[in-house]
Amino acid sequence: MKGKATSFDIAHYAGVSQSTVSRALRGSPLVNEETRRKVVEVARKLNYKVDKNASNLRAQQSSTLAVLLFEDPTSDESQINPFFLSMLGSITRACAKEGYDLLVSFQSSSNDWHADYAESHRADGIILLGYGDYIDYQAKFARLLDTNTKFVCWGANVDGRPELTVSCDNQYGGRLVAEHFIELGRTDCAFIGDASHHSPEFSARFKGFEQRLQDNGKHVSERKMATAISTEESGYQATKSLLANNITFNALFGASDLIAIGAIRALQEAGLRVPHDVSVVGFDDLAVARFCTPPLSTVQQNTTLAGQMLVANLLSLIGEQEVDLANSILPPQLIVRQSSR
Amino acid sequence: MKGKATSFDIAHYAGVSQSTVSRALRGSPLVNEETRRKVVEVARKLNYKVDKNASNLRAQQSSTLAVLLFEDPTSDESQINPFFLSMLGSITRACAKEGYDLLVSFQSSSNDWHADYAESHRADGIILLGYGDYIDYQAKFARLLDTNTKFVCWGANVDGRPELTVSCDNQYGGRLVAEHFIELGRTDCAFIGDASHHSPEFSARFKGFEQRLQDNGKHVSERKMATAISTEESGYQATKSLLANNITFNALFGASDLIAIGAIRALQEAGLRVPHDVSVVGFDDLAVARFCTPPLSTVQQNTTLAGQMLVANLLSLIGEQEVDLANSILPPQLIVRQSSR
DNA sequence: CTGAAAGCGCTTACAG
DNA sequence: CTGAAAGCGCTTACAG
Repeated sequence: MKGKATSFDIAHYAGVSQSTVSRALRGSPLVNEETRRKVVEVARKLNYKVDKNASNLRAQQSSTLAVLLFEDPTSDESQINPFFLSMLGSITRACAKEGYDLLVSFQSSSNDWHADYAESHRADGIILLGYGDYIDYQAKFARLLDTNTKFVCWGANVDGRPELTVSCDNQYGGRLVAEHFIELGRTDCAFIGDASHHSPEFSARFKGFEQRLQDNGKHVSERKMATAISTEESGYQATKSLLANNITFNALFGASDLIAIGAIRALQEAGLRVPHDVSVVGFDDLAVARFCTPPLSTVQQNTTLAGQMLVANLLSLIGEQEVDLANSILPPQLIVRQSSR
Repeated sequence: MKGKATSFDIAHYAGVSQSTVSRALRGSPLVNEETRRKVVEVARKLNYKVDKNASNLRAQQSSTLAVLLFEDPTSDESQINPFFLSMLGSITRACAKEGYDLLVSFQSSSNDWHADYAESHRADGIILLGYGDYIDYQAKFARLLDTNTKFVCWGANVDGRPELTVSCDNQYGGRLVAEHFIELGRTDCAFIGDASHHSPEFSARFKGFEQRLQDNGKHVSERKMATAISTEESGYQATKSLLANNITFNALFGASDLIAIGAIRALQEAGLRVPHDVSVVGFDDLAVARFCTPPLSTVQQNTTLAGQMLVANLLSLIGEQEVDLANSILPPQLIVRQSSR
């Protein structure tokens, strides 16, 4: 036999028809147990593997999901936010468990937008990940909905379609941070992030934070807020600009760990001690958080669970089944380390 | 039109044959420029996308690569070594640039070994990544070679097939660390890692380290070596065991950054100051290295270049072309931070 | 339970 | 430069 074995080769050697080979290998209940055993053995001997291109073409499905990782266009190319890498890990695992393959793609600019993973039948559905600009997202969502592509999205809401989103309860996470600062007696707070509608996750975190402070008769002065994207450098610069304007505060909430880490660097360079002069809390609980100086207090998002929910919900969507909405908003958890007290 | 448009639909509306549509869309030089324009326009209007399953089946190739990430079975499931995540990022980018899709899979146990990505025509070639056990690897290599699967491997050599490997010059990296310690006057060295043939990368690092010390009339006493896999916890435990036996040293080389970070924790817990009492150097230059306490000196591997070379070499293999051997061993670079002096 | 046959949507000789 | 036709390797009605 030259080249790879086909189902016809197996049929030949097993003394059955090609249709029976196909049924036997796919576990059809129609096939006699004896026959199946024979087929499976021949297949193993000839090292036969079903050609996925052929079966996918015929069955009109791909048993493949695609994950698109949007990178903030303003962040530098080389460093992907570890948070999403961690999500990627758990998504990969969840896919494997469900028998799906996973295509991965980074979307750095808007022009190489790969909605066509689905349209070209390479994937049955798409998972969207990233701290992108929310406004940009809406156009992409429209395109996906338009082509009837199955997709789920991390973090950002699709108008009127809650079943398409899995997210952390960002607002509750923000409340936890405020509560922590209140307990510490540190209510002169700064916020570094982007509380605008461009970043729905960051602004939800801010909203919860601000609300909890207001419950306590406090609030974040607009002067003590600085915009940053989710990078160490951006957090550093934003904090520096605050300090350069002689803005003072005794607590700082970074909308992500990378931002908080950059903020700590800016504070320390300015001669301020963390947590003695300023308590700092981040958001994400990256692996680095434990190893910072000082170790960073933060709000942990459960990426394992998040990945599992994204995959589970996407498969529900593909299978036209009910999505588990109740578990699609994941509760975050405050982790107190040495950067706040 | 119901469902997705096919090339026949495009042919119909463009007033040409289906073969011409296929040629036009694939950029065949055979087709008239005028005709092509017409076809392309109709295709765009109908939102037509070539069905990858069909074209792959027919053309007998998939324009897809697969990356298999082997995890050390002894490491805990949730945390993937950030070094490989970073490699994954650069591989993804390199694939996209070459017009290939990327399938990703984590191989945690030996039984879900996905060599069949290639056999089932889902991928044209495979990239192997991970700090696995070298002995285990050999069996996998044999299987891949046996089925004539195209693959490249990071780090581990395939006997007599240098074209299948891309790696960092680990031995040279080890030399750099020894040289650094010698310059600091710290030659009472400990090594934490696995210098056995189970971990060819770690043992190459050790070999270069030891050689350079010997050039200087020194060496690493076997008592001052402790075995560890590439996790923080393992580095911590290994270092603790050394200290528990009252082994002393004034410099420590961790075979990876995670190991070195764990070692620092063990040293600090034992009341030793880094770098005052012990200089510590790691290997990899993870993103965390900069944020450690103290910031970790390390040997940087260029993951961007590594990913590019892996993809480039694999494509050469697939295209039956000469592999660029000269650039397949990447020079590492010593990064001195505060953990050594 | 099994087989013969159609067909998924393309690419690519072959003939003009 | 273009078209008619074969065929990639499967899955799945259809008939028995």
